[in-house]
Amino acid sequence: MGSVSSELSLDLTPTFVPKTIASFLYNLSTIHTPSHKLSKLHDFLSKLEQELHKIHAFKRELPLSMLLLNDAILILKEESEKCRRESCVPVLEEFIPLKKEIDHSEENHDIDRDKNNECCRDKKNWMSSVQLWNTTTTTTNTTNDNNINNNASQPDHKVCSNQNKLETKKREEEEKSVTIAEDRFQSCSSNRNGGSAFMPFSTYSSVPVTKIKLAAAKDEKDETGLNRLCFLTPGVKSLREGFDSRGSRSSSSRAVSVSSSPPTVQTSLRSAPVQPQQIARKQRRCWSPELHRRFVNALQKLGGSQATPKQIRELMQVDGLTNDEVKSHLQKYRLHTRRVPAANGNESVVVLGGLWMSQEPYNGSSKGSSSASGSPQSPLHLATGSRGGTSRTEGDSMEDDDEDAKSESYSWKSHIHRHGQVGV
DNA sequence: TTTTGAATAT
DNA sequence: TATATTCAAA
Repeated sequence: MGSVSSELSLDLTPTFVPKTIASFLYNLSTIHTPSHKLSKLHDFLSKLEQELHKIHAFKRELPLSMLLLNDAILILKEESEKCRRESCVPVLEEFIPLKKEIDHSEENHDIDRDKNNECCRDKKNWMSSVQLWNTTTTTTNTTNDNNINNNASQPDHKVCSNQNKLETKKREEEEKSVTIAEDRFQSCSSNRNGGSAFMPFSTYSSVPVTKIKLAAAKDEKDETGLNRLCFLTPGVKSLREGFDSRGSRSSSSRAVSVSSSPPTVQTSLRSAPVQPQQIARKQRRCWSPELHRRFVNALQKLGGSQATPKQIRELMQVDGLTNDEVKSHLQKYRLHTRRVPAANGNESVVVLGGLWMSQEPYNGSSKGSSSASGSPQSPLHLATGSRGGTSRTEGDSMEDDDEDAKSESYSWKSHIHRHGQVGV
């Protein structure tokens, strides 16, 4: 509290701020009282130094500002030294912190270190407000998106940032080994934002909520989900538990997720405040022709569109493929296959079945497929007699033959096209 | 509780 | 457009 008020008083003090150092010096020269002169000088000097402290953390982003400030400080210090020599007023010593004396005898870059000693508290206070956005630049969430599978390096950053924050806090209270803290702070910050000083706050919590939900729901089938869980910060973890305990996706769960977003004042320290609803999306599953071929194959075996995503997935035996992905693809598939019927009425049946028609008499509508219900296995012996018995996996050599024969039909577009053309 | 299909979002 | 996510229902 006290510190704040003092800070405020510093900031609010109505003081003369010259446009340039030159003008300041000129004004100074008009003052004939040495003590007055000196006090003015030091007043301005201290302001400059404060400024320097403030931007010190950003010295990488504001190198020129640093340069200018250092320059100005140097000049003023010289001036002040000159002034002091002229006046030789010992009284002033009382007002001038000893540090200054030492300062001006030393080199410019040493200023920083001294400053750290004397004002680290102030700086940290100031920085604490900056950290709101500065530290949150920590994890580059985008990369998280990109490589969901191997994001080993990610958590490091995060841990680092958290640690850093905690450490900063500690230091703030204990005021010890300042320089070390400073180094750390700098190195971390430089690591973090590696160039871009200010990044969106939203990147802070890199833990995608949906992932969590997914992992929870999926019973850790998903290893990526598992990995993710390991790296959760406690706070977020507890959030996850909230999800877990609920399980269902009913509106209540939503409510919880929303309620977590408003910042809790008590824990306003650091991480808690913002839970960005912005969540990392799952990496897009690319349905390569091969994948689609398997999909269609599975669909065949299951007797067409009556097949459920789960069945299809199991039949496809593709590593890492999820039900959701299959479901999504199936949805698209159905959409495509259903689009034609509108064009040519009952022919749709033929067109629809086109995929399987060659092997199987298929009369029902795609959905109803009354025949299919009775004969999910019929396509098996027809399409791939040998395969039906052995329940072969994908490596089949004969599959290639099949593939060649009906490669066209694996693309719904093509087979639709073929029949559709005739119909229209 | 899990799975599904449709709707919606990205 | 293609895929992901959400939602409600089975």
